[in-house]
Amino acid sequence: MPEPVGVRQAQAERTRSAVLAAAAAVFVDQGVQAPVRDIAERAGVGVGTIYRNFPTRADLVSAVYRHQIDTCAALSARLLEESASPFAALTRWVDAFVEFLVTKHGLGAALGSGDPGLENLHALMLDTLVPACATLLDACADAGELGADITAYTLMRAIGNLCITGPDYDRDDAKRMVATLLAGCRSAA
Amino acid sequence: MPEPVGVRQAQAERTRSAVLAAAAAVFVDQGVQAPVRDIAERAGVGVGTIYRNFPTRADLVSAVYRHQIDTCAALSARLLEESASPFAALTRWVDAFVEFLVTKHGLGAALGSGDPGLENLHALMLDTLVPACATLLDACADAGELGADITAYTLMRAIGNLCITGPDYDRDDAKRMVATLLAGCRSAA
Amino acid sequence: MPEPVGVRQAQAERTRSAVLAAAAAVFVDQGVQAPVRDIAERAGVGVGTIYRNFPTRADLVSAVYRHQIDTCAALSARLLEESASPFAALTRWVDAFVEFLVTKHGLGAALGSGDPGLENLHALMLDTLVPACATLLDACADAGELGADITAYTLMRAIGNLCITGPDYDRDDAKRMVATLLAGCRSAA
Amino acid sequence: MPEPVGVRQAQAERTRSAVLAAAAAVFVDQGVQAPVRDIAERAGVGVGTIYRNFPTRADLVSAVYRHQIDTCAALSARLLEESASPFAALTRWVDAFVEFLVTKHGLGAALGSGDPGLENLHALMLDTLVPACATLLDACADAGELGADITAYTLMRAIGNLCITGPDYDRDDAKRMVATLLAGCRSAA
DNA sequence: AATGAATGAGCATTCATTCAT
DNA sequence: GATGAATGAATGCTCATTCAT
Repeated sequence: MPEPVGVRQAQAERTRSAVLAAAAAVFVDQGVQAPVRDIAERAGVGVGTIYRNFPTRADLVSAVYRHQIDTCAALSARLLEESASPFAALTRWVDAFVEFLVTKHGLGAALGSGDPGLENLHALMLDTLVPACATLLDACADAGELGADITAYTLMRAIGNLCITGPDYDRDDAKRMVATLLAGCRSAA
Repeated sequence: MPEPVGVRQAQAERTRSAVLAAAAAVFVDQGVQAPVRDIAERAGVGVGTIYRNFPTRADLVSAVYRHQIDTCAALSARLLEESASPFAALTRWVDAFVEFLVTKHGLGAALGSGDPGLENLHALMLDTLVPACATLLDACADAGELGADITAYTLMRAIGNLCITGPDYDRDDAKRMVATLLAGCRSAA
Repeated sequence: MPEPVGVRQAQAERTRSAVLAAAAAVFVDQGVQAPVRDIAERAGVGVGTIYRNFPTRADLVSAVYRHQIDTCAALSARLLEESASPFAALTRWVDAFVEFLVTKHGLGAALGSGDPGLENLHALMLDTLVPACATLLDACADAGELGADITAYTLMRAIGNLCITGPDYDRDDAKRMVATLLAGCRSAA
Repeated sequence: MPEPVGVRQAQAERTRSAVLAAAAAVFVDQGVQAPVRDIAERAGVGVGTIYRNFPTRADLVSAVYRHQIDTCAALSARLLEESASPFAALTRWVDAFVEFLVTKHGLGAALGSGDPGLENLHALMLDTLVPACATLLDACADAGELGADITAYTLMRAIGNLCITGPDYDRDDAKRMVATLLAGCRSAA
């Protein structure tokens, strides 16, 4: 048995991945408040395993979305280079952010809920997306395309809220309202 | 005994008011999904009394907010007369709507939740506020102050979402974002 | 005011009758375990009135069926005279008893439930119908048409049980089974 | 740890058995509609455990009686071989069925209640006992010992009803009445 | 006598969380 | 590390019963 620990670690990692995949799927179906048991069942593991890997629900939610959040955050730099203007970059970045939110049923609502159990997720967004967004906003402000009175956090929170969809307010409505909000930001310049 | 029935009715009305007051207070603390028991306890009545007066939770939530909703709806006509322009009227009306929402912790979230148990409340908003808002939007469109592609319902839903406040996104933030959204609507003209 | 008390008594009697009529109707629809409020509502009185007139549910159930029970009891003597044989009289009397039971949804089940709250009803049946049935049984025994080992109470209880109908065991089934039981009684002669 | 899973399964099985035993005991005392809490308390488990093992009340009731029902059903074939005549076999089988019923307080009433929550139990009886009884009835009919107009279901329902015992109508009464009913069936031949 | 508002015990059911194996 | 059986607090809701008017 050359590397028994490594084998075990690999197995543990696989378990962790299975849980994340299952959680992501269940979150789409039932929202981030889905029963833990449903996730465990879908992942083919026991509920205890979920609690071991993700002590709180926020840990799980954060982990599920971390990759996408990181990708989204990294996008800002590239868009700033590629786009004709800072505001164009901001617009495209927001599009990506909205696309992320509206495909996660209940995520917007979860972020807006103020649920103390979701602090980690909140912190994650704060630490990665807010700086990315701030960079774009600063660039816009420097270019005179945007008033300076809007913080990245507030804007993202507002966008998150606008992406809380429902039966009579769907993804397209959300996207349109976010676009309108951005237009409002620009007109303040 | 001149009006024995009147006495009883008066007592019942007082009870009903106590329940409404308690519910309003509890809703602020815990949101509209607060346990019925908590409301009953705060009102100093049994749970049965709550169910007698308000068979469903939506009945209670609707009753708690009906007066303010009606007042808000009635405001639109007056503002349209008094204001310098339709858009100014819309702005002031939205201010009042926002003021209503941000003082009701969790109401925005409740409206956005799509909870089937809150259909009545949803319907109440639809029936009274949406027409009021639509009147203002039409006037704005006629005056060329607004693009015609935004429905009253979508706008109100978006405003409702923007008013979901939290620890780092307070009433002032919400008001600012709503104002920005309105600015965006105008710029579409 | 010659007879103010009489007037009041008459009114009280009318109320009592209204409750009885309503209870009878509700019992047919929902069975004898129907909520008190439903009966009160149908009678157009307050629940307190029901409790005043019929302190226990059994009081109400008994009162509702007393008339029919008395009629049924009185029938035995007449049938004994009119019928060709004591057993023929018994058969016809049982038919009447069954007819009474199967039209009262849930009455058979109530009688068989052993519910201590229905003691009064039980006693009423015991005091009026059992003697009537016993008379018939005795006559049959004297005529050699029946074995002597069946008591009136047991027979009636059995008949009552056989009349507990349901989705796949309807009135006709009940009647057939009662007839078969009687045939069994006779064959024991 | 040779069979860690087996240990857990064994423990779970013991819990399940404890619940079944407790339920059987409580059913005797209070009938099959007894509160779940009472069963849980008697079994020394939490209510959740009951729901885990028996999601619906009918599942629990069915499980409690399944073994005896199966045994009873299997009995018919053997009796048919061993008995002198089909009717003798039927008689002995019915004796066994009655013995089963009268020791389960409230089971007869439950079967007769038409309670939609007990459909499973109803179906269990239908699927196992009715065919067993039908076999016996057919044999009797072929032997000319019985009229053909009685279905197995109706007969068993009637027997079930006759076995609803109470303070003044005990097991012996029930047995006697069932015997009488059978005698009536035979006399129809 | 009649009313019916109010009470609250009682029950079913869900689900987050723990912990022995 | 993984399991999942067990727990029980939490909550919605019903309805018999009381009692002030």
